[in-house]
Amino acid sequence: MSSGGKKKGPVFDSPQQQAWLQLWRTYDRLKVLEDQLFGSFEISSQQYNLLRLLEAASPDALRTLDLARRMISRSPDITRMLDRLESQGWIARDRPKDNRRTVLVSITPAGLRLLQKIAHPLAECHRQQLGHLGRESLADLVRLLRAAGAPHEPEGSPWGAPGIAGPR
Amino acid sequence: MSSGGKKKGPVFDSPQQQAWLQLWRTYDRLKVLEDQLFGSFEISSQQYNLLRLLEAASPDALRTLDLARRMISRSPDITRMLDRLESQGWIARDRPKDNRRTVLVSITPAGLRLLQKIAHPLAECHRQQLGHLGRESLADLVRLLRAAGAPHEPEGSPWGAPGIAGPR
DNA sequence: CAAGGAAAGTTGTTTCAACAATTATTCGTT
DNA sequence: AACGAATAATTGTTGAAACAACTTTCCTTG
Repeated sequence: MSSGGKKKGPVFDSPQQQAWLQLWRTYDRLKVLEDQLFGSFEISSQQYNLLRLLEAASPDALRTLDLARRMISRSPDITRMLDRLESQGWIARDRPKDNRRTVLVSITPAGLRLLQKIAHPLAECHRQQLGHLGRESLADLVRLLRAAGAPHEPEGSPWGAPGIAGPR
Repeated sequence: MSSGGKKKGPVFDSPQQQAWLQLWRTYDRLKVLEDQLFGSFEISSQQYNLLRLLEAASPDALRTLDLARRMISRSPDITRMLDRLESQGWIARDRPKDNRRTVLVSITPAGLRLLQKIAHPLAECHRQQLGHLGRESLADLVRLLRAAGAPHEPEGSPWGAPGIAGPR
């Protein structure tokens, strides 16, 4: 018999498992907040991520698969995701005549306005998510997360550990 | 013009946003590995989590919504998830005569055997996910993640910061 | 310049997640 | 014991994720 505590939390198989489950859990809790926010704009966090990438590239366009590669979360269903965004008017697609294989995606003025509308509420959401952590803790967290994911990032990914992919 | 570095990574709006996006990214990278593993057993990580909870409770059964509450990731579709697990024979449901409102869920012997089959490959997967981090880094990571999620955990959650919910 | 092969997207299909609305059962109060 | 409120679970519906198979276009190379 143990010492008599009534509420026993989860018991972990290994420190690695514990870290992974805590990561999963924390991700899920914070995601709830984002989902609520984006839901009020009839958009998903994935879609927002995509629009931000297009905004950063704007006024240039990005090819579909380049876009998919840059997304935070992998997106094998990129085509239909673009379908939805296009039908809502946030993005435009263009199949250039000189290379009919690729599709160039760009954000529309309406899409840019949408991002502006979201900007402030989203900043507030981020404060609600993690505003209770000090700058130092946030930096530590980022550093540890980068170290955790680094071996699983492709060669020059900006998400990998610094020093591996930095400009030399 | 900037100082001439060619590859500019993502630019963040705030440290909170950076931490959140890094968390999201790291979660996604690590999840890929788990998904592969569980996929080879024709199960999802959510389903595995559920089976582990039932294993821990075994030989007792858990009520459906209690089960849903204990899951790492919220699961509003618990009913159909149980449908699937039941049709595969991993769990059993019982509607007791003395309280026909609740449904008691328990893991079957076949379910327990499945967990045994998964145990070793999964431990290997966890090593692949995070085995490159030392014990200290793992502990730091867990501590920071707990702190990050703590305000968003319900009262006595075992995932919240220690000291808030610990046995007194 | 023609054939094979690689690259870029699309489509088909199945499964899963989210949210709301609904049913079924129990509990509390009179 | 009957009514309304609360609780527990299911169902309906829509939208999105995962994976594979398939088309179209371009590139290479003999």
